[in-house]
Amino acid sequence: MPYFIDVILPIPLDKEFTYGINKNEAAYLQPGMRVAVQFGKSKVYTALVAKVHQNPPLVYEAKEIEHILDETPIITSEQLKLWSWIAQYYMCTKGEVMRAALPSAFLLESETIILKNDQTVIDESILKDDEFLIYEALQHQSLLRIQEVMNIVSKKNVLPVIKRLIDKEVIVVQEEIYEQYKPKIVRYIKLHQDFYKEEALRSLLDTMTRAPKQREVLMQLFTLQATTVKPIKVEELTKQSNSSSAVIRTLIDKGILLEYFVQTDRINFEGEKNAIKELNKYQNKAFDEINDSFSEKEVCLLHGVTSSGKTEIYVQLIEKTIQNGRQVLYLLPEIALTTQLISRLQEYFGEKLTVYHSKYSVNERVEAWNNVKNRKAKAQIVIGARSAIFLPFVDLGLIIVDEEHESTFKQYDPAPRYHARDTAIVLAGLFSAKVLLGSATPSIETYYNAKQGKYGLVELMRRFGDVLMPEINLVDIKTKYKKKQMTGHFSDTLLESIQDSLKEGEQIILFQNRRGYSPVVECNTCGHSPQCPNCDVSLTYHSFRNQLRCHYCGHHIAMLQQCMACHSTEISTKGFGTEQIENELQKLLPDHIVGRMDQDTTRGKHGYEKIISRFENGEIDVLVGTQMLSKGLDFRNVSLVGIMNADNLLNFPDFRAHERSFQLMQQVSGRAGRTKKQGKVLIQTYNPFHQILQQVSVNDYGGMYKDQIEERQQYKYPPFYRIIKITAKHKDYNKVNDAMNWLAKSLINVFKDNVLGPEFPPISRIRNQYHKNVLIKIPQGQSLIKTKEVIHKINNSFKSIKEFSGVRIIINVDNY
DNA sequence: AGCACGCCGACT
DNA sequence: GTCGGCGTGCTC
Repeated sequence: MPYFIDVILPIPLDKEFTYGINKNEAAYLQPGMRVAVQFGKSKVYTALVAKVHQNPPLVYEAKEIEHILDETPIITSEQLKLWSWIAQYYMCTKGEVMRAALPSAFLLESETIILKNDQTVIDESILKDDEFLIYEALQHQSLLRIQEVMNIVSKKNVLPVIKRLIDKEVIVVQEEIYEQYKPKIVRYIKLHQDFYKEEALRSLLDTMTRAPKQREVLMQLFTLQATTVKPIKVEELTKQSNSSSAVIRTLIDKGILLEYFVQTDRINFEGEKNAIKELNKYQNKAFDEINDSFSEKEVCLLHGVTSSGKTEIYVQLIEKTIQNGRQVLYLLPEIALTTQLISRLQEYFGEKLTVYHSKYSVNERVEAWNNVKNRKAKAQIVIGARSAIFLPFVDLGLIIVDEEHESTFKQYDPAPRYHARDTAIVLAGLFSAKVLLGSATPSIETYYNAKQGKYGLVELMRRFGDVLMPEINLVDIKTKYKKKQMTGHFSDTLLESIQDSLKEGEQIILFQNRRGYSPVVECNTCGHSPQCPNCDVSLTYHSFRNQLRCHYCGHHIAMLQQCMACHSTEISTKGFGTEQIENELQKLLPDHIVGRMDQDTTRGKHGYEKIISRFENGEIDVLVGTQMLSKGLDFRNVSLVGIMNADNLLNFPDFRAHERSFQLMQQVSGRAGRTKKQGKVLIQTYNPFHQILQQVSVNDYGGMYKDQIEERQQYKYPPFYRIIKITAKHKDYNKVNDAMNWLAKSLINVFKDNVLGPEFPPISRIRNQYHKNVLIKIPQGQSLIKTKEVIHKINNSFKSIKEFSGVRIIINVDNY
């Protein structure tokens, strides 16, 4: 009886595919191993075995697999379960989950290579120009890649040319598969054992009087050996002796030195370790309460105000877990923004900590993956952004989700559109592990779950070292403008406070949630303002490059000298961003350094760290920035935080806008006064009586929660209703409109009033694609699985309608 | 997703 | 008349 496997392919197809295998392979293969399979006419993919069985497919002939890629499964059964849950819950395919979960080095893909056909003699006269170019190139090199062919004939569609050449038997093509992971090999050096004896060595050195360079290298090698017991890297020796690798090469060739190779890990911690800090009495109480809560509940929320020392509590919990020999996952919203926290944790846990995130090289990620899977000591604690939930944990004991409220935990694009916090809770369930959610401003959903008793709730309302919470004041800029007390975008109150702080030698943070110089440029004569040609937005003026840029598609043009419509030269700007604030303030404070931190200034690998360390070292007095400022930064010397304009946060058209504004302002405020002196926060607004601002100013999380939860209940939003957003996308406005109207109609048929829309979003076109949305609300008690089944069914009938073909449908479960 | 097949406009 | 645009359909 023949054997088969069902495999997952890393493509968005909602099916598993069946391939044939032989008896030996069947005995060898297990779920979680990779195999290479041919899929379609020519492409070879990495597929993951989901099931080994003996049920032949009924309606088609299964292809045989190409070959087996692993000796043992690289995916654990828990991971496969998690993948299934994600695919089911977030309504995507397992292939999409696979693509997101596996380090790209595991996903080898085939590449077409072009070879000369040695079997035939070619009559060059039958070749056309472009064909001849390729033919000629193959006379010089043995093989060509598609990319190279594109360069040779200088066009992108090269497949027809290649096809013609195959027909003329000039070339043949092959699919080349390659493993991307390369172990890191380090080259070491030592003296050849022949010269271990003193006299042999001496006579050797005597013969070398005519080769002073080589002699010098040897002497340096001895010095190095004397100072360290560790083996000596070639790299080290070259550097120490200031010689070239050629000299060392000669010594090796002469048999005086011996080289050898060792495979090493890329991830290594080298640094000092510190003892774990003792907790104060409030932290200790919280720590005990968390442990109590863990004895009955899987999840616990630690609600601790900014600077209350949550990290130390995490550290204690981590220590406890690893002492029991279990693994810990520490999730952070964005790894790049939290270098400070990572180095603190490294000081405590040193080599037991692995950092995992998307900016690591593919090789580093494979190593981290293998270390976690093999339960290596160095991967007992993994700290990472959302994708770290996909690591192959073996015995997970604890997951910490820090800054639990952060919306970056939700992946927006591409699928799987998962929420790492919620997925982490499912992951923990697979291991009976505990989850600690930590935040100074918990999300409404989480706080609700805690209040309902679904999660444990531990509160820590005192700042570490009894530092006072900052004093928060609202500045009414409407009256300030009337009374002419504004200088540019600064109220007199804010400016005076800035001056005071600077006099004291303290630092200041200014928050403006918009980058660039000004978001709109307008002609004074005709009112025309330049728009992005690809998106439905005005172009933002960036004075630094003197450009107009689109923040959605990156389109940019030089700043206009005159209006495009009426050629008037009187052009003004409307609204303001970080760049303008920076410029204005620098002019007002010529003796101080004003810095800026936003996407534009933190480009490059270390751009972010550079600005942070410049600020930390006091090279910058005032730091102007966007959202980025709110994320876990810990500056000792900041006494004043200014929020330039609170209103554009609050007026965002989203049911979470108020919650988010509260969180953001609270988090930014938390940057002030982290030492003994009480910090000060000034919030400029046109509407100082806004409920949220009032609540921010008195630090009233409870009040905010109470208001928001009432609104959510009244308007049927989470946590009372679950939501699924469906978006249709296409370059043709009418097509999207018709398609989405059809889809919405079918949905309304089933879900009635619980369908919101269809509606064009405020920015209805991005990158030349029109969008139209509907929102489905799912009341408590309505089966999620059945609801999703219905949506799938409607989506399938939608797909079979010819006139809507090409319209992309995006389903976003628990849309954020 | 890729990739092949097939049908229509704009160029030698 | 051909080249190449992308709409359509299928992949074990």
